[in-house]
Amino acid sequence: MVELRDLRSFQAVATDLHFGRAAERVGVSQPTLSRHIRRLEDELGVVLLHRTSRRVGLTDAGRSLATTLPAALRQLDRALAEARSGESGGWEV
Amino acid sequence: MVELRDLRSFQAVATDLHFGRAAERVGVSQPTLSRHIRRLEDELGVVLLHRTSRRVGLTDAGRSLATTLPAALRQLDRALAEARSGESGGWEV
DNA sequence: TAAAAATACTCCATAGGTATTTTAT
DNA sequence: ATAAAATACCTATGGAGTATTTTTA
Repeated sequence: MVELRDLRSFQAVATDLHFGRAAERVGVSQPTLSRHIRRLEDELGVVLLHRTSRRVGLTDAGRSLATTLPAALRQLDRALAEARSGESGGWEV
Repeated sequence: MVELRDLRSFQAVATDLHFGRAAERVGVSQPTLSRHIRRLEDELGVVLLHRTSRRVGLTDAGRSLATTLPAALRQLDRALAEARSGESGGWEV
């Protein structure tokens, strides 16, 4: 199952095009971030990033996701922020 | 950390207003779904659902999330679906 | 040869299930 | 009395880290 953790990691690498720096920014180790990406690719059934030891680049699928993901995550985060700041004692049926 | 699993479970309960049926629909046991909700509430720091053994109802925070979440998840799922169906061999730098 | 991603491995946290208890009508 | 959510408990999975290897420019 695709989880937010993996998507946020992908968004970081898609921006930095560098696993090490992305990992640091996300706050996990490089191998962990590597696994996030691998798992996401497995879940989606597509390769998102082309990587060698010298260059990281987005595939077409990766570029697609990198384009659409930020807005989706922002919308989600807005929804969560709203709920967080909402009242919680009401009795709506 | 808020994860999609918990959000999807919440969406189900917010619709059914019944933990057992929501659990079945999501494909987990009732206690597991119960924990999803509890964890989400802990993460957000608000109560989302008022429950007794006879009635489940949305709190204000819950109603807020139930209102905004579906569109956010749809947008996310669209992004994933697009990526899934995209080419994956390209060399976009 | 050096910088960077992948792999191997280990450990621990936790996700999930089953069985049971509690609760409110 | 009963339907339904919460709790207790246990197990196994897998998520994260460190250390190391592999790779390519």
